[in-house]
Amino acid sequence: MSDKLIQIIKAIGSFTDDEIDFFVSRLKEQFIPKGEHFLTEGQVSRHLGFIVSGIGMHYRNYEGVEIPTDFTIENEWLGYLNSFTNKTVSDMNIKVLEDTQLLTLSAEDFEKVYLFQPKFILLKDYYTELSFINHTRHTADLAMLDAKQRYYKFMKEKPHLVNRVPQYYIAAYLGIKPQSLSRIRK
Amino acid sequence: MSDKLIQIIKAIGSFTDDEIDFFVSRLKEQFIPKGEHFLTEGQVSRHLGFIVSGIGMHYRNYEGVEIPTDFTIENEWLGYLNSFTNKTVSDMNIKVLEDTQLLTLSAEDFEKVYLFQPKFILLKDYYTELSFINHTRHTADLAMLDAKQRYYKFMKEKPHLVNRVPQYYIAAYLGIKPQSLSRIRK
DNA sequence: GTTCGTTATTAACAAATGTGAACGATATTG
DNA sequence: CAATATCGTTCACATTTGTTAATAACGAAC
Repeated sequence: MSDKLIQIIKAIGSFTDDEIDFFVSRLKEQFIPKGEHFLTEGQVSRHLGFIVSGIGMHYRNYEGVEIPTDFTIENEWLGYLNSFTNKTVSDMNIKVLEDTQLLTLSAEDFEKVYLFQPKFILLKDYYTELSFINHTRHTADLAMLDAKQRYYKFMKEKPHLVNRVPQYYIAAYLGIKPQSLSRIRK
Repeated sequence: MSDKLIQIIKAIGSFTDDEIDFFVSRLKEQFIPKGEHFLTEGQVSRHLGFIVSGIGMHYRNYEGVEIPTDFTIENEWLGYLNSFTNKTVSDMNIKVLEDTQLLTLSAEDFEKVYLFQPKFILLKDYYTELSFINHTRHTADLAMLDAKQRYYKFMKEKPHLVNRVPQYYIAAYLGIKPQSLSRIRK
């Protein structure tokens, strides 16, 4: 179940088998049914989750409207690293769009992992940067492209999401109305 | 010159006077004339700069068009923390919109500061989170609001930028054409 | 102060996107 | 399986935003 995870960790930094065992042994399985939240705004994020199966959505609750900022699938980490790292109250929400199976790591266990081998901070920094870059790219797309171009780019870059994420969430992610997205698709 | 900086550092974490002296003594003065770059994409960011006077702009070069993602003024830090922290090649640019006076800290000196007192990592984490939150808010604005609402919000939240940043950059930041911004202002 | 390049404004028109409402399709529940 | 709610599509029309081009305002350099 954690094979793929191990492979990914090894790709990010050079860790010994012992170090990886130490990390993996701290993971716990968690199941989240479709539609339920992994993190709700106002909470402090105390866990990260590696997605074994399923799909998660980060979103900002904007005057009652859910604006997705990120979609996360199998073999990616689900979580809000800023809140997790700094123990700050989250201003974001994370919920799953399908029944989702996770391998979770608690903040306390990450501390232990980090004390055992400080190099593991690399993982956090790597994902923090990745997330930041993805966000600023998406922001530039919203500022620069029209609705049609945004949707084409979405289809091209995230084809695996087109049929897994409800259209009204894709529309909200792209900053357009569902009706306009329908028109573009036609 | 660094009074305000010291005050800000103290507000973020509890540091002793000795620790703050150690930090501040590593700062160097740097002047950047209007229009020049502090960081260019393709480079690794080796310095952070605390703005004593002037104004900086982070932007993404999008097929030749400059899309601002952030404006930074006096008493704020100028820099791309991801690239600085992880020594990765930057995909962002930073330039100044006015003659700008900085207090800079090199990556090597930050290492020294951090080894002297690991608590200083708090500063990095604090600013990383702040920057991320600002970005996702802006992204949600772009996805959710129309041009007029975006400009009103910009005026309300960043009145100090309205007359310091050229309109065509404000327009690009808000994802609208300069002509449309003129129309809205009228 | 004049000149020149840059930035901001204005207008008419074209194109894109939003709105509201109706209908169909699909999924969920009992 | 039927009933119900949710989601996706379509259309006509309103509104917003982009486009092109001309002009005005501004600022920097001489």
